[in-house]
Amino acid sequence: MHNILSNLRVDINSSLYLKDPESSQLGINIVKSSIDLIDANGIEEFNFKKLARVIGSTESSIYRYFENKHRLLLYISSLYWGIMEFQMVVQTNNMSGSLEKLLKAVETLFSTPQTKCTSFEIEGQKLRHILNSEFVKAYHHKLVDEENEAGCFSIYKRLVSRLSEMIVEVNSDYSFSKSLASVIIEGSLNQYFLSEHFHNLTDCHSKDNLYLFYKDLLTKTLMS
Amino acid sequence: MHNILSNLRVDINSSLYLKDPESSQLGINIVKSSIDLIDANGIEEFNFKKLARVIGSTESSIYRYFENKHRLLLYISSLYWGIMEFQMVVQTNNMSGSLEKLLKAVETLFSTPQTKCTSFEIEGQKLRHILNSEFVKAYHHKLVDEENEAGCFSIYKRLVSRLSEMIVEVNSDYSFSKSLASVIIEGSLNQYFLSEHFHNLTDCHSKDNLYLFYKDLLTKTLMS
DNA sequence: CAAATATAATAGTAATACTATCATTTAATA
DNA sequence: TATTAAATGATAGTATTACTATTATATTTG
Repeated sequence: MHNILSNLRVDINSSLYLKDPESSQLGINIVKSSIDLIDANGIEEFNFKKLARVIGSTESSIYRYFENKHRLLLYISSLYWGIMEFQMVVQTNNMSGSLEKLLKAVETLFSTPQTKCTSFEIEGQKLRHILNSEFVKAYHHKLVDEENEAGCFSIYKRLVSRLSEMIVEVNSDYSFSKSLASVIIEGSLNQYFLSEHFHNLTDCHSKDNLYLFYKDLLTKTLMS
Repeated sequence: MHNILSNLRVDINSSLYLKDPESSQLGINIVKSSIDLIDANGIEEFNFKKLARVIGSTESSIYRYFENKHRLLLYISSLYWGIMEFQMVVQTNNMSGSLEKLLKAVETLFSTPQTKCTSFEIEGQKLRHILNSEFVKAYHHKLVDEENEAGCFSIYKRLVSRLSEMIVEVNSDYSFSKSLASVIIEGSLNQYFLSEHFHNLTDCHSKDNLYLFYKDLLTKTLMS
């Protein structure tokens, strides 16, 4: 794996866009305002017509950047996971104890994304909120296999792999490192969603509680 | 001879339909064929026009049973969770050891739903496949709060509560029984989905492996 | 300045997700 | 059996969505 510390730019797979939104002010406006709109009203209510109105542009111009709103959601998702991966690597870099390293990695998963390392001025809380509510729709999609093939999920998959490797470092005899990693990353979104909409289906109503839940789970599962 | 299972009526919240589909042959055809179609092509490709064509009826007739395809998906989901709840209760009934009981409950979560005990002739595998791919869309939805209020998720929530209670029975000091229960039930769908579409993000490619993963997780988390 | 490129303005299309109306068939009941 | 009510079918229509196409006008670059 290449060292992402050297370049602060989240490198997003070019299959996700038609024209790189970071290459122009219009592109930046598209991404920035789409995050505002999707955060506010969800992906179902969102469309390019509304977005065009907000940024003072037109549908046809937006379509030159993104094939459709689904691809734009995949782009936003990759941005999120890229930031989380970056934070995770920075935070755990040079840590010696494998368990401490894993727990620190998990802790960063529950923290707000630091969007300063992108070209966009985005509020991290909005980005997280979108992922909590909409990411499952990004991959529970009829084209998931061909999009996966095209690399649309590469950052996400790399993050799961990183976490899985950290689990192996803690306990090389453990047989389910990938499943455990995906459960945790999935939970880093879903438990927030449950807290918001199905309050009684989770005990974790804060970042801190979430961390305690998974810390307990990981420690017992891997160390006993 | 009548099996107790043949008397099962999954009691589905009436807010999910306009006219009870179990009350007529047309209603039964709607549910049965919608499961075939959604299983085959996913909820996005599915609509009432196509369904009407398949069952030899009309859009307007279908709209008399279900407000829209989203509500129909909620109905199908409730059917699934109702069957799973029933199986779980039957399988764990009269078991004495709390851990064994919990593990048996979890094992049934990964088994195929026994649909013979409903009014519909449904293939359980299709039902499971739909839930694996589409259930997240049923609750990551703009109307989730009002639908939740109306009782559209009551069976699902009751199932999570039951599992949570079994966890408490095993270890009353454990602080995260609800979160753990929701993680497991969520995983009972998502790990199957990962196996199908993101093969490398899970270690569990069979029912048996899935059970071993969660058995290990539960035993260590609650017993150490 | 000319040429290339990006964006805007406008129009149009096919499909979707419904709603409305009325005719007809089927079932319930008196 | 006749009458009525309920269920279903046939047909049409609407607003919205998710695009595509075309041409005009800026803006950038060589």
